[in-house]
Amino acid sequence: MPSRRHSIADDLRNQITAGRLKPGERLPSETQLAAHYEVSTATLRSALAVLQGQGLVEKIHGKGNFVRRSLRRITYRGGCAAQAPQTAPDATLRITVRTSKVRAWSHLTALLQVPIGSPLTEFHCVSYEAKSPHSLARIYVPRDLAPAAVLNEPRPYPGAEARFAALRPTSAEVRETVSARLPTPDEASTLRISSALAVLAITRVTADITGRVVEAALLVLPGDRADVVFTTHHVTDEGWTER
Amino acid sequence: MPSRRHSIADDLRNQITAGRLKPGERLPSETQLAAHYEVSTATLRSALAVLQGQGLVEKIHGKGNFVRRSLRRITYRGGCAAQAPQTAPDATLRITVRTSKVRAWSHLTALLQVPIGSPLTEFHCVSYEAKSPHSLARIYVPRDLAPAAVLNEPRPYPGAEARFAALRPTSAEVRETVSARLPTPDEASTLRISSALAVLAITRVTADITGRVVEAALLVLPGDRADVVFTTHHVTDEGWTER
DNA sequence: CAGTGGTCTAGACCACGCG
DNA sequence: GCGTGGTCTAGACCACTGT
Repeated sequence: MPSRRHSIADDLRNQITAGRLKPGERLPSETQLAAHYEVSTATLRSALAVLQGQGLVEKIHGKGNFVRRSLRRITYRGGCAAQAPQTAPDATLRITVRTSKVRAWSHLTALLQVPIGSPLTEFHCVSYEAKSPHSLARIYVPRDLAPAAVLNEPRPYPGAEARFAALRPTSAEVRETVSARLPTPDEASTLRISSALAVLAITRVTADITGRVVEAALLVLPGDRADVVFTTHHVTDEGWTER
Repeated sequence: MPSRRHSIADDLRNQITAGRLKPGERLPSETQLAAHYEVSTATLRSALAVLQGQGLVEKIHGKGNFVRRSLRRITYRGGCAAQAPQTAPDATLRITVRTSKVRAWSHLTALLQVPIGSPLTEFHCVSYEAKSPHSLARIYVPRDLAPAAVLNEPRPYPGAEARFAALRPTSAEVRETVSARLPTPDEASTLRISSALAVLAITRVTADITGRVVEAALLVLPGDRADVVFTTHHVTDEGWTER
């Protein structure tokens, strides 16, 4: 026996996919929907939570629940292998970059392999696709590695794929760690997602040929509509190191 | 002003990290905790949901809430680049494999680039770390590519890193797509996670040198304790193709 | 069976967005 | 100010786990 919230979620989902509720449209208020389905508001809200988790509905406090406009998924291409910029043109993408000087603290010291208190440059990037928040990136570079020319450059970040590697031909190794976690309250409000909706968090550490870490990037993508893609090409006559 | 559920979650988290609540230990019942914090059971449950999302607490219906035993994170290494097997020895890992013959349907036909109804071999793998579910994999191979010798092999899968590539030196390209989503009810019960906790879903498609897809793997890792790591090495004197 | 978590109710009051 | 969602209450009843 399906639970009440799931039957309601299924019904609303059908209405969305069938087009009876159109992208961008506002759903009836939670009170109205609760009355319509003859459930309490708490139950109805839990049904909407299911749809939020699937990226079909966006809640905006004080305004209502909306059918998500862009069903297009965000694709982050990892690996930095010889890679053309994003195949789909993201001309509509707008980026804000805030640059600040910070000091290395806690886990940043481990990522960048620098002492506590080392001077860093922080790039705080938020991208928008038609006013809708799209992704968030915090990029840290040891300050002695960030010339002014690069400082004022719009930073590369997922989605606007002017790869950082192209600017820094010395980079030799990129390690990207992907995990899912709940957003911080900060991230939730920046990306306009529920704080109960997981984000895809990518930690990207770039080292140069000497092994020195030249960049650490903390990327956050909304988990309901983001994919991370890695393509690996194998040289077939290459031997495999076992153990 | 922090919400009640977050203060409670913070308090319990402190008790766990401080060791006053030990790994594997059962927390007081939700009724008792609600009485202790002087909140309703609903509020207390939402506080526990925060801790579940952070992988600190595991709920078991009919038994209670438990401090998660293994704080060790699951690491899936992607890329299949010349890679040593998992650095940390996973000797305690137990795998169950169920093999069955299926027919390609819906999105599997797209992944494997085969017609609808093509004969496939499905490997349904679940790994356990000391009775605790660890990861889940469903691997599909076109049946004409799965010789009997490979069929009876314990399958490679995230965590038990006998890489598939080692068995199939003809594979030339691996594309791995990582996303976060809510688990199906099926996956939630198999991995013993809340159906509200996101999973890391990895779709891995392996092609041989001719471009033929030889394997599609759908991997599911519990989002509260899994990381996906990709390491990319660049040949420094290699040119970057721009566009 | 008793005890646990899972679902749900019918409210109350607070915080946000907009006119 | 009004309507929206956000948080919370004090219960009820159901489903699962063990004895």
